[in-house]
Amino acid sequence: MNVTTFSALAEPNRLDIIQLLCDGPMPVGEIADRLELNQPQTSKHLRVLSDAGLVEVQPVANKRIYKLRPQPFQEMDSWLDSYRRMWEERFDNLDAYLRKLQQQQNQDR
Amino acid sequence: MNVTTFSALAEPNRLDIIQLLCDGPMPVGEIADRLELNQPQTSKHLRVLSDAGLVEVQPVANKRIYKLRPQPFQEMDSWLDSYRRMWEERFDNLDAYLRKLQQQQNQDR
DNA sequence: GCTAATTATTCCTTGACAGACATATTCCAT
DNA sequence: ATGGAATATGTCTGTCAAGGAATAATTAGC
Repeated sequence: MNVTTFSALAEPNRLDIIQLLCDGPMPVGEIADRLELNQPQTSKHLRVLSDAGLVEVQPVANKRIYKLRPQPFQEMDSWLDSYRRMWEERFDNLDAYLRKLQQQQNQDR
Repeated sequence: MNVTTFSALAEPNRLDIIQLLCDGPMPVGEIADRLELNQPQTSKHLRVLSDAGLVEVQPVANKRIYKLRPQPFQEMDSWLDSYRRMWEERFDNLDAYLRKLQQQQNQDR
């Protein structure tokens, strides 16, 4: 799992942009209007999101339409696989760790 | 979906800590050793992760054992639901947007 | 109670990033 | 080609967070 994905989402306005694009592709101006951001900020945030691979752009007329890219979300999904058993299985491994600790202490004598 | 979760994971060492704790609970010293971090940094990162609700601590003897908390991961999982159809369905809604744009231009005349 | 081990906190410095504003760039329409 | 709309980039400033080192706090064992 790549840190840049989380880093890109770790900003309120950028997370809002992602949520907004979840409904479908949208040009810069409309994103700025809906989120009440000024245009340069919006472009800069989109730049970060684009560099992180979360969105891609497609020019149409004199507009640039941004849309989500599935890949990072898929990666996040498979990354979560490692953690699913944490809540599917009921127990945590705390007692297992305590036993391991106990063994180490016994070895020290 | 909360930004603080992403913010906490948007740092390489913290992400490493999370991955490490995926194998089971662990005290501060062991985390620091395995990741080759010094102890204060480790404690500080754990503090951030704890404030974000990603980990919780449980004192055992003179050690403090940290372990993952399922909730934020579950939230992330359900948050991803909104994006699953993006890659399960094949098409993006770009053409839909273009039709909408076309309509608006027609209205302007 | 005292010492050592374990962990948390504080202070300081430095680097990165967001916001505001101005400006540049690109592209369509006429 | 020219004006205008849409978008991108540059610059500056303030803020916040990470790293390093020193120190404080907690706890176990004697």
